[in-house]
Amino acid sequence: MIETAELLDMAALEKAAECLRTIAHPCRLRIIEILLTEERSVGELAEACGIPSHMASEHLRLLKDRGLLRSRRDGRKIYYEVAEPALAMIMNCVGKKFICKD
Amino acid sequence: MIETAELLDMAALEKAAECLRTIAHPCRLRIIEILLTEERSVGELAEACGIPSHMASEHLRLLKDRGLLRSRRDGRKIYYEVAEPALAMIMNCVGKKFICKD
DNA sequence: TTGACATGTCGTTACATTAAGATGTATACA
DNA sequence: TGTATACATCTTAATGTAACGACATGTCAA
Repeated sequence: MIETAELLDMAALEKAAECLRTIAHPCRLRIIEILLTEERSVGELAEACGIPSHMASEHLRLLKDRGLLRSRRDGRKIYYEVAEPALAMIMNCVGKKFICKD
Repeated sequence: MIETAELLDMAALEKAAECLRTIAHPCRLRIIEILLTEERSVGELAEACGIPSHMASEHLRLLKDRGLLRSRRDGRKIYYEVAEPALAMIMNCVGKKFICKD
């Protein structure tokens, strides 16, 4: 018999799962990796991912909607940066191949 | 201009994204949380998640196929345990609400 | 104001994931 | 044997997600 009272409640796990799903895309991981260094415009991120900018825009919207990124406009360009420090920890796991070393 | 040579290559990000997607489900997160303490049978895990055992079996298969868990049979029961130590780091992020604090 | 540029949104299509019930397989024990 | 238990697999339907082209919005600069 497992004592579920001592575990994270399902509502919290639901939210965590949603965030993990949000970052679980190769382009979004690359975007996060880049933004952990410094802020970048949509066009720069799109080029680094090899995708059209309107698709980068879509990925950025998803990340921003979850509070993981924030943006600011400067003239015609919009710059995104990391809003959630925990992303550094996650990317640390990814980068060090702690997850899915082959 | 972003120097992509210094970034994780897209193939690695692809694999990382796949693993993150695999754990990004509330039931699977709970299963991992439990198994990080000690091995458990399918039935115990199903009950702790509040799902029928054939669904737990499916979640466990996904996690096992990615090398995140392994199993052993003991009589009629099959016990699962964590095979990927990095899961502890990920669950640490989740548990401390580093991700998705509300 | 007009045109070019940077980004965002919409609608469609294809594909993946999830849940659930039914059925199949392996083991223990009477 | 046969029956119950414990898991696993298959099928189907519902839902979610990704990629894409077309179009819309907002900004600058001539």
